[in-house]
Amino acid sequence: MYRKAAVRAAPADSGSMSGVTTDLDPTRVDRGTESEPPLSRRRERTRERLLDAAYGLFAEHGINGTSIEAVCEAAGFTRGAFYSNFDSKDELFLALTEREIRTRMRSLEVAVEHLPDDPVRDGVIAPDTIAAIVAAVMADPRDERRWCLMNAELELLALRDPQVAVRFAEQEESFRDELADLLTRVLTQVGMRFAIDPVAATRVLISAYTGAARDAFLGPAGEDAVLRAQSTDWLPALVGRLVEPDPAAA
Amino acid sequence: MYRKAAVRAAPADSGSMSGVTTDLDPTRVDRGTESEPPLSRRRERTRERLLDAAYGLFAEHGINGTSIEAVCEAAGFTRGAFYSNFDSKDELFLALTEREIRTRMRSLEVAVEHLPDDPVRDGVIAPDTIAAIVAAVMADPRDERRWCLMNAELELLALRDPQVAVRFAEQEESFRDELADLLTRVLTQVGMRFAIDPVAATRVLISAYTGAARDAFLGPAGEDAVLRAQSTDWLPALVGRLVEPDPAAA
DNA sequence: TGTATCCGATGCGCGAACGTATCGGATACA
DNA sequence: TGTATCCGATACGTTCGCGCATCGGATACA
Repeated sequence: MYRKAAVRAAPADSGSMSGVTTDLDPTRVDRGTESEPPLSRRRERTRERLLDAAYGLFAEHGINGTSIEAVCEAAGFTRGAFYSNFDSKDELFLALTEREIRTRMRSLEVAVEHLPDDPVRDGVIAPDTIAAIVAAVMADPRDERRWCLMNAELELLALRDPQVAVRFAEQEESFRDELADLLTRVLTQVGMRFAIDPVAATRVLISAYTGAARDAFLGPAGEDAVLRAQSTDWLPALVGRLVEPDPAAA
Repeated sequence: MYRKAAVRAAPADSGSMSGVTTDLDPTRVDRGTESEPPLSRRRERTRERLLDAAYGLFAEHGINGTSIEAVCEAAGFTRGAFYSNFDSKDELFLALTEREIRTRMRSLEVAVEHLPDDPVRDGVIAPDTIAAIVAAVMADPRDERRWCLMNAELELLALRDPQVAVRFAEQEESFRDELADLLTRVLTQVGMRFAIDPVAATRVLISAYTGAARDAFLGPAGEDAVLRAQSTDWLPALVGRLVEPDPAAA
């Protein structure tokens, strides 16, 4: 259990550090209705730094291939800091993926709000638009390769551990549903609709995009953009087959 | 280097290594034009047993999560046997995946030869037929869950190591091409064709099937069949969108 | 059946990583 | 300014897995 009640053996020093005044308490990160005691500033920053470091290392070497010590070193801490903040490597990983997925979901919500402002009027261009949206939403703006690896790692973990499987499945489902909504809305705006169940179609698109991204990253690094462009090339064609004119359109 | 030239600390015997008169010549598994010295019977069986054991363990706990010792124990050997047969865990894993992929390819070839005997005459039924073929070919007849996990593990490895990436990409490509051929042939028989590039369409189908299988295995074990059936449900619909009547058909 | 030659078993030392128990400095509040 | 509290650093002992060097039993041929 991290954050154990500090039962200390009262040292003799008592050196008082006038220190740099406040930094902590008043600025508690009050998280509305979070159950656990709110984290102090300091604490939250070290957590963040540990998570950042873990992101790179987990992506590059896998969960099992990364030692806790390596994470701490990369973050500029020692193991003591880690065990003070997390119970185990697994918990660290889950916290990390949750943070990343939250980011992803937020970008999707942003897309929902902002994209409809640009109504595409030509039905023919719809497939490319849809493909572009899928690509834009799926792609981690900052670091797609890492995201791809982390996701694969998470999938693997979920496939083995029923506990994380349910969480993973829920996340995927809500993401998928939201994306399906967005795409349906965009299609409606251009007088089209999915020719099959929208969620199923979204599922297909996600699978296709993910697979294409993976293939792209299998090639030599550096040509990522090029390869991905090529691989992504056939996505519009696929979208073209998944949509059809909406008879209910004006 | 496994199989090192037995440079034993030349004991007092000084028995002149009478040339390398080979020990198990007659039973050599002569593999036509394989480069390396053919393996003896005994050796090949222990290799096989090690691979079998590794299959289960790698699938369940991952490559990094599995110790060489665990593999040896599961196979009924000790580490000595392992190091006599393989250089490293990675090499073991690659040998394993190659064996499995060879199996998969063989089943695909069998499908190529045997399926055309059953010409489906009704065009409407084609989608289900295609979906069934995809499912039949993709599925490991014996142990689909394990295959799913192993494949994910292999992907991850390929994403990180350019060396295995090229091998992986080649394997995937040849598999995909062959499957595309098969599907195209079947479609032709029923007077249909892919509406988009056949290879692209096959790519989509593989992605979709793989994704569906993964989702199925995320649910509680035991209901595999049920869940998979549900998940697979929308595959025919997808196929229906990917094919169209062939104008060149009689 | 004898025997040279593999092949896998066994034993050992080493290093990495883990988890805990404890310490010292920094922080917030009186 | 004094002081209680928290947080991260440090220092252990332990366990695990690795890889090598060596040995004994099995195997195929003469």
